[in-house]
Amino acid sequence: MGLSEKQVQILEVAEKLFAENGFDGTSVRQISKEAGINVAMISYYFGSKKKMLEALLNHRMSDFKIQLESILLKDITYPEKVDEIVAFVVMRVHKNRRTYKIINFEYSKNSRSINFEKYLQQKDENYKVIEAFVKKGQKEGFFSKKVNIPLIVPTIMGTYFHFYYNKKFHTSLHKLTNEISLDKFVRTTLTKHIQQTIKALLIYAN
Amino acid sequence: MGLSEKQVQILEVAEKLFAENGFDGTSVRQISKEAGINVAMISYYFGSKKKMLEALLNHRMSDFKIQLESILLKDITYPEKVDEIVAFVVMRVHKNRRTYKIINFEYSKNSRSINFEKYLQQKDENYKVIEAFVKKGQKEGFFSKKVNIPLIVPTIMGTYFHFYYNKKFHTSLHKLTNEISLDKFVRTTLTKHIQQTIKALLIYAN
DNA sequence: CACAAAATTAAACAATCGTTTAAATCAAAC
DNA sequence: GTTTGATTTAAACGATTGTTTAATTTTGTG
Repeated sequence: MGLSEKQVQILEVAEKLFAENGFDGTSVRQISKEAGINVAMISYYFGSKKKMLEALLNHRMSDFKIQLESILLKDITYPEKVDEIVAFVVMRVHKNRRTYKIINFEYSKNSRSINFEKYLQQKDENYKVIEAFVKKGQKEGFFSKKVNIPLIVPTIMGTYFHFYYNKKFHTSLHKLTNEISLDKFVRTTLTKHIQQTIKALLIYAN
Repeated sequence: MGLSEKQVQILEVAEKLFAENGFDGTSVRQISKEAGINVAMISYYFGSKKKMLEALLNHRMSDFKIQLESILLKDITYPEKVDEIVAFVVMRVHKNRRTYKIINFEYSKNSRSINFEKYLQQKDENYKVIEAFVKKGQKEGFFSKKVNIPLIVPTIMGTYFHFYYNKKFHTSLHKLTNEISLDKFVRTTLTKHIQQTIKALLIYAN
């Protein structure tokens, strides 16, 4: 699974184009042109277009070690832990938004036989950490017991992505001009909104 | 903009295939085959593949009259109104999930020149109704003033879609087998989760 | 039935798709 | 300098893409 520098550089171009135009909307010739290589190099390096996508997914998912657990070990209050977890998840999906966008679309298909094992494994690990955290908080009386735990992460990530997919709409609503102010908006306003939401849900759900 | 029965039937096939395989992942020959018509009929009826998508979007968005306002006029408490609004929005996006999926992917592109006017107009109308409702509730002291109003709808719709896009993951987690139990899950469990979330946020946000 | 308009068809169009081939270039080892 | 293997190239492959053409069938009207 070791990727050469050149392969990583090609994958970054592919990631950008796949996220922008979709997997089917991107041709291998586009990728090769933008990456400054010959078309045949894609088959040479990855085998096929499909296998190139799988290489990208595995490459991006492999960085995702569970830093969550280190947050949970900190000596801070439960609301503070929620804040840190939300901020961590939001920044992580924001950083890898392009790959997640590709996953969202390809994984929701029935047909295509792309290998999503790494993605699902990571999803499973993350869920289990969150579940343990919430149940502990419930047992200690800090969190409401009426919360649907498996739907907490979808609310965090879903809010981010629905904002991201309608970015053009929201940038005009919030008067965000360039990419930098969008980054800042995510880091501050959007993160804060999700933190408020999840804290209110966990503590006051009825 | 009046569509014949045959045109509507073709659009329904196209909607299903576009949502399943993407716009670029679906060929006009697939659509024509599944709809039992000749390929040339698509150009004949709609002009082009792209214009067919636009016809679909306009067709689906035109049903979306603002039933929200009738909810707001009811003589019920604020939390009850939130419940009804959430249930209404969730059922609406669930019913039109295929079209929304296509929109999410196509609208988030920079390149393609598809007309999203009807979608954006509807989005704008809905936002203004929600905004007025929340501000009224804030003025009357029922809702927290620390809520980011433009991000409420993304939380509602985002939670639904992140669940929907990872449907395969969640159906195994919740042990949902067929399409019917998924429908039921959306109508009951998922709706309830989002209602809890939005109520907690609006009332207790800090 | 006759006529005109609408609907439908098979076939062809050029363009593009992902992939393969075989030759050419490069780099490293001896 | 020669050899060996990896890298890179241009060209070609057949298949499929969206769209158009021109002929045919169907439909409705007088």
